[in-house]
Amino acid sequence: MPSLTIARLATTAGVGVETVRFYQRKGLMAVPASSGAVRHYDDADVQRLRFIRAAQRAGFSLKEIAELLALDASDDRARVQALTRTRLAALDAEMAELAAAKAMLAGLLAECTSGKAGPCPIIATFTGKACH
Amino acid sequence: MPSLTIARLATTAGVGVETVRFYQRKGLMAVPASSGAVRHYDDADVQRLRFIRAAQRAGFSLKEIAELLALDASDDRARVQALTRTRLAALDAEMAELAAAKAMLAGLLAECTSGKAGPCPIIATFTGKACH
DNA sequence: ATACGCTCTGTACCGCGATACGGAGTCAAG
DNA sequence: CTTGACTCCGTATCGCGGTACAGAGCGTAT
Repeated sequence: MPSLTIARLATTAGVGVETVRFYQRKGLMAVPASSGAVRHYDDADVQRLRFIRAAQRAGFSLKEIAELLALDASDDRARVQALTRTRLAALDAEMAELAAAKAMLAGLLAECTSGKAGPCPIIATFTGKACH
Repeated sequence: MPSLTIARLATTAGVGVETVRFYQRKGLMAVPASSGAVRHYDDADVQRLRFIRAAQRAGFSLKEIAELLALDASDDRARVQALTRTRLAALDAEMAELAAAKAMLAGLLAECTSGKAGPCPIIATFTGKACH
């Protein structure tokens, strides 16, 4: 049975030691009740950390991840799907915002670099009142 | 000459009074040295607040906005363009991340709702080690 | 002239996700 | 049996973008 110290657990999962403790404090991970003063971790803990990182990459907050982890045990697919749909909607909204920002900046940059006279169009846009 | 109190300035620009003061503390806005105890603001301040909000919508941080505001005076288009290009690159990176997350979640959601047996694919993906 | 509402100043706090640090304990190798 | 690396625990700090609140001052309508 692979028994890891917290440092080995952390590096295996690609996070910092302090981050592991932080997750423990947040209730995302249990603190193993190992005999003796030094705790020992195993593959399940590595998996759990990887779960957290993977879910984070999908945009879930730590709070949502806590719920997903609880759901992992209780097999409530409807709830998981609801969380996922909410996250997808949020992702769509964020992407739309980013796309709008990108389109605006790209246009302004082109305009600004095309060397016309007058005030910088980028600055002018932020300054102007009618910036849609 | 339109002379606004801080509350009218704030509501005109669509922010909170505390936010105006916060921006003043951050150096994004000057504190007007008006005679008497109560400060008075004008259209230039409204414009400045709108500038900040517009630049924020484009994804700039308050720090970057401070530089843009400084550049507004000093007309250094090259620097403005550099900041804009950096921001565009960051936007691209963020969009790519969001797109990846979205694709993953959308796929998993479809798989999960299509009612197969076994463990929930969404949970399984976060749990599994080979999550690309 | 006084009551009410707004302003000013300073400081504290929020949520988020970590990160740092001090002091004490523990464990294994040399 | 000492040294050095690591652990544990608690608390503090960071960066970001605000938000809140207390206590004092000001200014205007009645």
